Amino acid sequence: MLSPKETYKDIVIRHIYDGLMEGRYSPGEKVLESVLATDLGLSRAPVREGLRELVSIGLLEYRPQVGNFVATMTPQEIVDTYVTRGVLEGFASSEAAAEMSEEEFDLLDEKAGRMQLAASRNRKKELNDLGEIFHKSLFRHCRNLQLHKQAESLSLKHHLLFHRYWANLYSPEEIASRHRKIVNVMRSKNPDQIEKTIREHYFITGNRIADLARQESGNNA
Amino acid sequence: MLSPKETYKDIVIRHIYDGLMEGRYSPGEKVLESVLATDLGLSRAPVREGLRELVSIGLLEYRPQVGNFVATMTPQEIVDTYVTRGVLEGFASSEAAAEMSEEEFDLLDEKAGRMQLAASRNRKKELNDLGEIFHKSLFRHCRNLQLHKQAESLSLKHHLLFHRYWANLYSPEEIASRHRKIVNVMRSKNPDQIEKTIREHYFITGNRIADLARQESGNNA
DNA sequence: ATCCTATAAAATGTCGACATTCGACATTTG
DNA sequence: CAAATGTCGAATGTCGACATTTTATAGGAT
Repeated sequence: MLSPKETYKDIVIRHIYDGLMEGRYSPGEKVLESVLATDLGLSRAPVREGLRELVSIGLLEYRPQVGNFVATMTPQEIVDTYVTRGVLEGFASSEAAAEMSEEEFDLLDEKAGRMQLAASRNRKKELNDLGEIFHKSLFRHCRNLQLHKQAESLSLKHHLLFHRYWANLYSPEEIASRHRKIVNVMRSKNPDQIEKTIREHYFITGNRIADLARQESGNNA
Repeated sequence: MLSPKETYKDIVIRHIYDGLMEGRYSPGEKVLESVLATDLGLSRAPVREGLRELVSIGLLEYRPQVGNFVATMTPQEIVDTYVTRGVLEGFASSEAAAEMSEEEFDLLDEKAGRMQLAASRNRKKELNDLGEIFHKSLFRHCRNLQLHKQAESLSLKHHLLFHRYWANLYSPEEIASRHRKIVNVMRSKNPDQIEKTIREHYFITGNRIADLARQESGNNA
């Protein structure tokens, strides 16, 4: 990730994103332009720019003449985003598999092992980053940059969800087995099977996270 | 399309979009904030807002500290957007088919006929609009709103491409037969076949348009 | 007591001006 | 003559203030 010059807008984006990670912002909460401006020592102009970009990413929702709000995701919407990601990355991976060598598949298996290790040691950030690297490696060789862009937007949202619910999501062993299963089907280079497997992976993950979100909202009510 | 109140930002967006349609903007051309502001009788603030939204849609490209440019699409990128759209809409349609009745399939067939008629009479706008309605009807019953949003962004770009190249794309008869073929596979309610057929449809269309774009750029050089 | 209305406070939308950065042209140097 | 450097103009980035809309509040009527 190269940023030639971090502009004020980027500071705003990072500030909100970190705040979302740390839970300083709650879903549905309103984000005031003026308080952000004073907090960061800026004027409202660059703040607005940053907020608009966060809206386009999908982390905020914007209502004209009213303001910006932290995006709320219903359990169903959570499942939908994972299903959509499965469709996109499943296809991208099926195309990428044809270009990949055995050595690269071995590296993926190794990454799965490192994920298991990170999970067993409760290293959240490391696990989250490894997961992103793993999945990106699956379709890195897909030449369709459109697909990459569309998938990346979803990946960002899921990064936040994973950060919140990872503890009760998968056991370390399950993480390894699930991801090794994906590597195995990639080795087969059978497009239909690859798509099917990756779609299933995201479908299950999405439903589990949706359940965890349901539990949480149930306890709060 | 309901707009509670058309704000200045929307005027900017429509102005650029119409300009793209009419060919008043060429790919790669720079879009000056100040000239837009004076042309439309606004200040630069709402102009910037509109430009940012067009960037997020993908109709403009933005280079920090430099400016906004009309998005350029290489033939390969054109194919990629159509392939991606095929993947998304193919899946969405396969899910929607299960919910659809025979009457709705009949209506789709009728729409295919109207598209043939519009094409034979050289009614470009009508054909373009009918095509959008047809394809949206295919997956209207898919409950995954994520998919709808992602597909819509691509649909907008393709609307522009179609507007430019439709004349040499398909004969009226081919339009009807191609779309009726899609309806037929929808009737079967076989998810895999539906996905395969729709992906193929967009793949072929994307490649034809890419060829037309290649010819054009070849003549210009 | 509840609902409606008018008023006031606050947040977003818009504006014009200044600061900073980029690109092009002219100048200098090897 | 080519390449590097310095300068100047123009466009973007940012700012503070004003206008408009929304939201909250207080008052009065039913």
